Amino acid sequence: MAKFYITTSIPYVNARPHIGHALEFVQADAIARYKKINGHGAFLTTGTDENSLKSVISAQKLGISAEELCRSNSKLFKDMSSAVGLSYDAFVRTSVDKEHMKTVQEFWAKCSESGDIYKKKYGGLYCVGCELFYTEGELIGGLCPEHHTKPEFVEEENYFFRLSKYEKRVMDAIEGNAVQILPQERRAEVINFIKSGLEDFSVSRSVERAHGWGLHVPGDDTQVIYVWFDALVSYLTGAGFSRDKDLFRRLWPADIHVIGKGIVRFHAVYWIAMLMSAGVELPKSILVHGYVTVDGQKMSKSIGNVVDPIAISAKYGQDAVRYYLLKEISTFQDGDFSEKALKDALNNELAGNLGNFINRTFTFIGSRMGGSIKELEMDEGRLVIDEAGKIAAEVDGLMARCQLGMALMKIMEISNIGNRYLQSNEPWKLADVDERAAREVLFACATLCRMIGILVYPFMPGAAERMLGYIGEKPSGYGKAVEIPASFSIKEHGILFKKIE
RNA sequence: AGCGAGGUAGGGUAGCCUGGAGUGCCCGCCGGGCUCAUAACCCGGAGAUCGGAGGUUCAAAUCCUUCUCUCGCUACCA
Repeated sequence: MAKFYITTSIPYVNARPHIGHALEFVQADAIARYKKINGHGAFLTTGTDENSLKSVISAQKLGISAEELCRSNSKLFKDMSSAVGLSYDAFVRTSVDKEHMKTVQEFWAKCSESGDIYKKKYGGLYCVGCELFYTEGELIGGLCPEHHTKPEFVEEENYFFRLSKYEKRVMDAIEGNAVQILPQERRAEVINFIKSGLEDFSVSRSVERAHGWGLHVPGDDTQVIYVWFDALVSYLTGAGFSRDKDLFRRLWPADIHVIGKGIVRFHAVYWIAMLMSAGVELPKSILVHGYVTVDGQKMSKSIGNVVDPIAISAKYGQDAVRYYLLKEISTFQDGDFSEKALKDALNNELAGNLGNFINRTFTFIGSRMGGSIKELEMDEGRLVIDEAGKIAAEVDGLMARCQLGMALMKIMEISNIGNRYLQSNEPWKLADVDERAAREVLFACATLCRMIGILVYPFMPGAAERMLGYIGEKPSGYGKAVEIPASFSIKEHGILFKKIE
C-alpha cells in the first residue's frame, strides 16, 4: 500500500504561534493533502517541543508552572492547526506523551548500544541570567548579549554523541541525495558545513541546570536529555516507533520533513547521524522554507508586529490565509506578510477572479439553462478545455517538485482563461441567437470550474469542497481533473469568497 | 575572511541550465469596452539602459571575466 509520511517541525512552546509557524503548517498540509487525494495514504505528524529549559524560564516569568505553560501554549498550536486547516494524524507533546518518552529512551539506548554515546567533561562560558552556554562569537565585547554581564566558565560532565564518526556517511547521504535537501542552496550549505568537519555534540544536561525539567537519560537520574535529541525523535514517535510496529514499518522512513531555515543543520546532519547510529532508515527529503517578515520588518515582540494566525484566519478565512501563504510567499525563500496584501489577494484574486468566475458560470446555467447542462459536440469549448488541461498537467508536475506557489499560480490561470472565454463569447447575448453555442460555452466553463475545484483542494480545502459541492462532487485525484463529465447539474450555490471591507 | 544565493518597469516574481526581438504573470497606475456575475469581468496603454564594466557570438537577461550591492551559512542556537 502506498504511503507518504510527512512531518512539520515541532515548535517551541515558550511563545505563542505566529504567522511563520502557520506558513510551515500550511505547506506541509498542502503537500499531505495532495498526496492523500492522489491515493498515497499520507500521514502527517506535528506537535510541540516542551522539554526545553526555555519552557521553565518562560513559565517562571509568568508565575505559572512549566506544565501549565506547556499545556496552554500547546493548545494554542492545536488551535492554530485547526485555524489554518492542518490535517494532522499525530500530534506529539514531548513533555506529556508517554509514547514519546518511551521512544526517546529506546532510541537513546540504541545509540548507546552502538557505542556512540559517552561521557565527557564539557566546559563553556555560562550566563547565569540566561542559563545558557555561549560561544565566544555570540558574546558582545565578552559580555552576555542579553544581560551585559560577564559569563562564568562552568564545567559539567555530560553525555556526548559521536557525530564525528558519521562524518563521511552523512556526507555521502547528502551528496548522493539519499537524503534530498530542497532547495539546492540549503543542500550546498549543509555540504559546506560537513566539509568543515563534524565534532561530537553534547546530548544531555545536568538535572540542576535543567531545573529538573526534561526526559531522564536512561539509567542516569542526574542527567536529562538535550532537547534536540528529544525533539527530533518525535518524528519517530508520531509514526508509531514504539507504539505500533506495523504502522511504523509502513510509514517510516519519512518522505518529507518540512522545516525552517534556522534548523537545517539539526535535521540534515545531527538527525541523519543519529538515525544511522540507531540503525533506523533515513528520511527521503527535507524541505526548507524561509522566514516571514511582516510589512518588510522582522517579526518581534518589541516592535509589536507579531501576526497571530488564529486571529487572522478568523478575520479573512482559512482559505484566504492559506492562499496567501502558499502563493505570495515563496515556498523556499523568505517572504513578506502584510495584511493589506492579504486583503487584496482575497478581494481581487479569490473573490473577484476565481469566485466570480464560478458564480457567473453557475448562476447563468441556473437562470438560462434550467440548472443542468449535458455534454455536447464542442468546438472552441474543447480547445479551451484542452488548454486548461495542459495547465492541470503542469500543476501536477510542480506539485511533485513541491513548487507550491507556482502550482497555485497556474491554477489561477485556469480561472483567467474561463473569464476571458466568457467575455469573448458573451453567452448572455449568444443564448438568444444560438442557444447551442451558448450551451457549449457554459459547459466548457463548468468543466473548468470543476477542474479548478479538484486542483485547488490541497491549497484551499474548504473552498474546494464548496466549489465541488455545487456540482454534487467531492474532492478527488488530480487525474480526474482533466476528465469531462457527461453532464452538470448545479445544486444551490453561494458566494465562494466574500470581499472584506 | 571563506563558502553559498541573489540584484529583471513603482512593488513582487518567472524566464537563465539547453543564447535568438525584453517575452510572461500578480499588485498598483491611466484609458476604453461589457453588463451574465461578488461595482465583478474583458481589452488597450504608460512604465525596465534585465546591478555596473568588459568579453565570446551573426545574436546575451541568458555563456565567460571583473567590479559593486544585498542576503544566508560558517557547531551545540528552533
